Amino acid sequence: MADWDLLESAVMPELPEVETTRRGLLPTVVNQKILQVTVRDRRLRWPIPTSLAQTLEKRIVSDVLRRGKYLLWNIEAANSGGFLLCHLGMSGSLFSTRHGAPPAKHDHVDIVLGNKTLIRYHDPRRFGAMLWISGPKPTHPLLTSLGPEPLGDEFDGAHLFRTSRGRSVSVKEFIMNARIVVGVGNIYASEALFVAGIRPTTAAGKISQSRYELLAAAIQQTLSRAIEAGGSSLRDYLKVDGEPGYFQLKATVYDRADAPCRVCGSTIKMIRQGQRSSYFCPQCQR
DNA sequence: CTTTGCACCTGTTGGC
DNA sequence: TGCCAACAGGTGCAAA
Repeated sequence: MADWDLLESAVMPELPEVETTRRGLLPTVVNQKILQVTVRDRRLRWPIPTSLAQTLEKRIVSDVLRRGKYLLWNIEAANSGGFLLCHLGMSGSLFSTRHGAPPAKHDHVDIVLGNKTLIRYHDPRRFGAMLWISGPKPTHPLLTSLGPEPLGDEFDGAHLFRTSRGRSVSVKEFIMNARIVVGVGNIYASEALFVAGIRPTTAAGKISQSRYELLAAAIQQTLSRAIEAGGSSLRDYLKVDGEPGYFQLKATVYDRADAPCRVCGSTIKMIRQGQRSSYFCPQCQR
């Protein structure tokens, strides 16, 4: 069994989970032919195109890319290839299983490969997406206005400073805006703001460049550590039956309302921002 | 243009 | 035990 079979339990994806899924997928799917695609339920965020199965079948997967939380399977074809765009939404997962394994509830899509593995898409809430992009480059309306990758060269404190001038929105909602930077979800937004010592309610436009340098570094550190933890927890999981699949490092503030701050002992506060929960330490974050 | 709140959907949790 | 409201890690969209 490959380590990444255990991704079945890695639901509720933020960027580190999507990247870990991509890395798990790569050795299993690259250079494999897609033999058969079965769609049991098309009703995702947008309907899965009725032609998707036929489009994919008999074609070769040449690569799997990631843009933000979108996975892009590069599909070869003699005439014109394209990309299978996958988003895991709030509850989606992609995992490999034995060819012929009976589908469970919410197992919406199966992709059978030439090496006899079965890649299965599972998504109880159906907020995810599975769409086809035709052509040599992954261009799609959903991808056009996305901001830079947080772990790429174009993202830094100067970018956050520049794009935030004159904006009154809170810094927490600002960094969760995919037009500003992709891949910062609700957990890592709270965690990164704690690391940077910035209160989530501060107006984005009132934060100095030097504090944004700290925040950009905190975002990168938080996400890359979680990606590293993803790889290791998959191995650890082999030994821990029944452990929850979410492999995030122990949260410093997220979901710790009323608990003591691990740094100063103050009581962690929970507030609502944009219909989402935010957590912060009123002592460490000013 | 920005900001705000709703919408999509199922499953789990906590209070009564 | 049951019931019901609130909430869950995402993000496009419409309205203001």
